[in-house]
Amino acid sequence: MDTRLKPRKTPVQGRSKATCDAVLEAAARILVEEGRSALTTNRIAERAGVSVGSLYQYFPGKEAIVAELIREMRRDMVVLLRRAVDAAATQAFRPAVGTLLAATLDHHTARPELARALEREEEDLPIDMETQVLKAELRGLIAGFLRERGVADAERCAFDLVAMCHGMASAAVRAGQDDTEGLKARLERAVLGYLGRPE
Amino acid sequence: MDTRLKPRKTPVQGRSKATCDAVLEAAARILVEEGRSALTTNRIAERAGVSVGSLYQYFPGKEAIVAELIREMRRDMVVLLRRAVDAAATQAFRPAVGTLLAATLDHHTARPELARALEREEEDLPIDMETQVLKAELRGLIAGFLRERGVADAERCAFDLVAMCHGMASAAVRAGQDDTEGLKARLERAVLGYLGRPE
Amino acid sequence: MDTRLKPRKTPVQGRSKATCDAVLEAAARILVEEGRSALTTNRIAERAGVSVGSLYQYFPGKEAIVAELIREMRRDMVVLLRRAVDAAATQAFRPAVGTLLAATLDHHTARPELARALEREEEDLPIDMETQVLKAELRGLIAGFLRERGVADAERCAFDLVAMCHGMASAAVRAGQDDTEGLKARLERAVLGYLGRPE
Amino acid sequence: MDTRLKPRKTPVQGRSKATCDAVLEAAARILVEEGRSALTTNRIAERAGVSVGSLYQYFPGKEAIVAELIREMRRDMVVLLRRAVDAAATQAFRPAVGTLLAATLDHHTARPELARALEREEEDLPIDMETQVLKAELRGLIAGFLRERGVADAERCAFDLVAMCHGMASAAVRAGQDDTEGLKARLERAVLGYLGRPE
DNA sequence: TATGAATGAGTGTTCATTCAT
DNA sequence: TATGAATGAACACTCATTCAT
Repeated sequence: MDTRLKPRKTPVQGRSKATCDAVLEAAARILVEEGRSALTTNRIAERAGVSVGSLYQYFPGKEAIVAELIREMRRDMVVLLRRAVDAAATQAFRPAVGTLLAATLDHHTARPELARALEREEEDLPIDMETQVLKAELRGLIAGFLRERGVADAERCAFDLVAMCHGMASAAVRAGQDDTEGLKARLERAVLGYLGRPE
Repeated sequence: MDTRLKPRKTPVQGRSKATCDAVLEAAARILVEEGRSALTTNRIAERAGVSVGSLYQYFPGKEAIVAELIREMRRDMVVLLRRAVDAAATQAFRPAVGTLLAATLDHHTARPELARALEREEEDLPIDMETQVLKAELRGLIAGFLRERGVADAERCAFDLVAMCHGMASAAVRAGQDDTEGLKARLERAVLGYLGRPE
Repeated sequence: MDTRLKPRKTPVQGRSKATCDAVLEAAARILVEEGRSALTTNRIAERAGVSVGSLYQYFPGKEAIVAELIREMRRDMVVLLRRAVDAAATQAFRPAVGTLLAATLDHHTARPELARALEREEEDLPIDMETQVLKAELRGLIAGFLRERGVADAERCAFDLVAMCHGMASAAVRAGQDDTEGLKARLERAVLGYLGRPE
Repeated sequence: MDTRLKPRKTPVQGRSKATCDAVLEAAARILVEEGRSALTTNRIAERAGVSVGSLYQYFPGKEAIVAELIREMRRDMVVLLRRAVDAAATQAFRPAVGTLLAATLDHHTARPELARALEREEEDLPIDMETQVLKAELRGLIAGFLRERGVADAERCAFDLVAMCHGMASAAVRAGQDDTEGLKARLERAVLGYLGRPE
C-alpha cells in the first residue's frame, strides 16, 4: 500500500530529475495559489510544462506527489530542528527555546501557505511509514531537549507544544499575519508559560 | 455568492424541517464515518432517506449543506460560550478560565470527530458572512472576558488562545486521546502560562 | 468479485428497462459491426442514445455489460436446448440428434456473429458463477441425453461434441458461409461419426 | 496496409537477429503468462531486455509482432504437416490419419497455451497475405491427402476437419486437460467418423 | 544504432446537478 | 412537492509511438 505513495523512480540526474522536480514544484504552487480542488493531474502537468504521461512516469498517482511534498517538508524540518537542538545545547533555557522556535518558524517562514496546505493534506492521506518516522523524530528531538532540561513527562509536553505551535502558526498564516517576529515572541510566551518557566 | 452557501428555505416546521434535518444529519454522519471523499450528494440523500431532488429543494448545492453544519456548530459554540462567560463573571480568574475551557471542550466532547471534520471543511469553503460574524463573536466573548480581567491586548490574546486550544484539542482528537479531563488540565496550564498568570 | 460482472440494478419497468436494454443492444451491435476494439463505454452510450452516466447507473463497468450479454445468450441456449431434449425424448437416435443440433444452430442462426463474438469475449472474462452454472447445465443436458441412449462416458462425449460443434460452427460463420442446412448435415455426420453410430 | 503487419527488417544474423527474436519470445511469454491485456510494447521491450526504441526499429508496431508470431506458428505447422503428409503417403488410411493428427497435435503440444492465444489473436487481426497463404496451404495439404484417398468434396472436408480439431483441442487446453494421447484418440474417432470410415 | 524520456489522445469512471414524471 | 433517471463535464490514468541524445 505504501508504494502508492512513493515515487516510481527517483532519478538522480539529467532531464528526469528536472521533470520530477517540475512536477513537485507545480503541485506545490497549485496547492498554494489555486487551492486543493485545482490540484488535478492534468493541471499539475500543465503547470509543470510537462505531459501527463511524464508525470505518471515518476509518480504512481496524484497522492504520491503530495506525499512526496510532505516528506520533503518533514525532512527539511528534521534537518533544521536537529541543527537547532545542537545549537541550543549550550544555551540557557530561555534562549534555547527561542532557538528551537526560530527553527520551527524558519520553515513556516519560507513558504507559509505551502506548509499549511501540506499539513492539511497530510490529514487526508494514509500516513506512509517514512513520514511517520520523520514526525516521530521531530517530536523525539523536542522531547530529548526537554528531558535534558529536567522537564517532567517530556513526551507529552513535546506533543502538546508541537500542537500548540502548529495551531498558532496556522491561524496566523491563515489570518494573513506576516509579523514573524511578533509571532515568535508570542509563541515563546506560550511555550514557556506551558512549561511553567516564564521567568 | 453568499446564497450558494445558504439553505434555499429554512422551514421552521413540519415535514420540510424533518427532511432538512435528515439531510444535515446524514451529511454529518458521513463526514465522520465515511470520510470527506464519501460526501457526495447522492450518498447524503441516500443516508437521509430522501431523494436527491428533495435535497436540492432545500439546499442549492453540496457546499451549502456543509456550510450550514458549520454554522450550526458555531452557533452552538456561541451559546455555550456566552453562558460560560456569564457564569465566569463572578468567579476568580483561575476557575473562570476553567469554566470557559470547559465550555469550549464541551463542544468538542459531544462529537469530537465531527467538530474536527467541520473545522477542516471550513478552511476550504469561502467564508460566508454569518460564519464570519459568529467566529468574531466567539473571539469577542473571550476578548471581553480578558479585558474585564485587565489583560492587555485582549483581542490578540483571544486570537492566540483560540488557535492554541484548537491546535491542541485537534491533535488530541486526531491521536485518539479521549482523556478530556487531562486535556483540559493541560490546556489550562497552557492558557494561564500564556497569560503569564500561572499562580 | 462477482459484483463487477453483475448489473447494478435490474429494473423491471419503464424508462429504466429501456435504457438498460438500449445499452445491451448497442454493445451487441458494436461488437458485431465495429469489433471488440471499438467497444468503449463512450461508444456504447453513444450508440445507445444515452449518456455515459446512465450506462454506469445500470452497469458497474464495461465488463458487466459483456457479461450480461453472455448470460443472456447462455440462458437462451439452455431454454432452446431443454426444449429440444424434451422433443427428442420420443424420437429415434438419428432424428433426435438432428433435433438437438437444430436447436444449437438455431441460436447461431439468429445472430451468428454476435454468438461468435460473445464466445470469444467469454474467454477473456473471469467466469462468473451464473455463466458457469449455465454452461454446466448445457453440457448436462447433452450428457443426460447421451446417457439415456446408452452412450458410454457421456460426460466426456458431451464435452467433445460441444467443442466440435462450436469449432465447426465458428469457422463456418467466420468464413461467411450461410448454408445452415448444409452445416447442419455436416455436423450431424461428425457427431454420429464421433459417437460411432453412423447408421 | 500489409506493411503494418510485417517486420521492418528481417535480419538474418548477428545482434539484430537476437534482438528481433528476444522481442518475439518476450511477446509470446507475456501472452501466455500474463495475458493479452499485459501485452504492451513497453512490457515487451522490458521482458526482452531491450529498449522500446529498439523494438520499434524492428517492428512497425505491436500488431506486427503478434502477426509475426502467428506467421511463425503457421510456418511451423506447414513444415510439420508437409512432413507428415509425406510420411503418410505409404500408410494405410487409418494410420495415415493418425500420422496427420499427431503432427497437428505436436504443434499444440509444444506450447499449447501459446498456440491457443495466437489463434485467438489471429481473429482480431486483419489477415495479412502471407498468413492467408499459409493457412490455405495447410488446408491444401489435408485436402490433397483426402483427395488422394478418394474422399469426395475434399476441400470442404479439410475445412471441417481443421475446424473440428481446432475446436476440440482448444477446449481441451482451456479445460486444462493434458492427456494428449487421449485427446488424439478422441480426435481420431471424430475424424474417422466424420469421414464415414470408422472401420 | 540504441536508448528511454516524453508525448497526448483516448479510456473508464464519478458525481454535482437538472428536470420530466 | 417528491422522485430518481438522466446528464455530461471533468478526472485519474494508460499506452502506442516518437525523437533528442
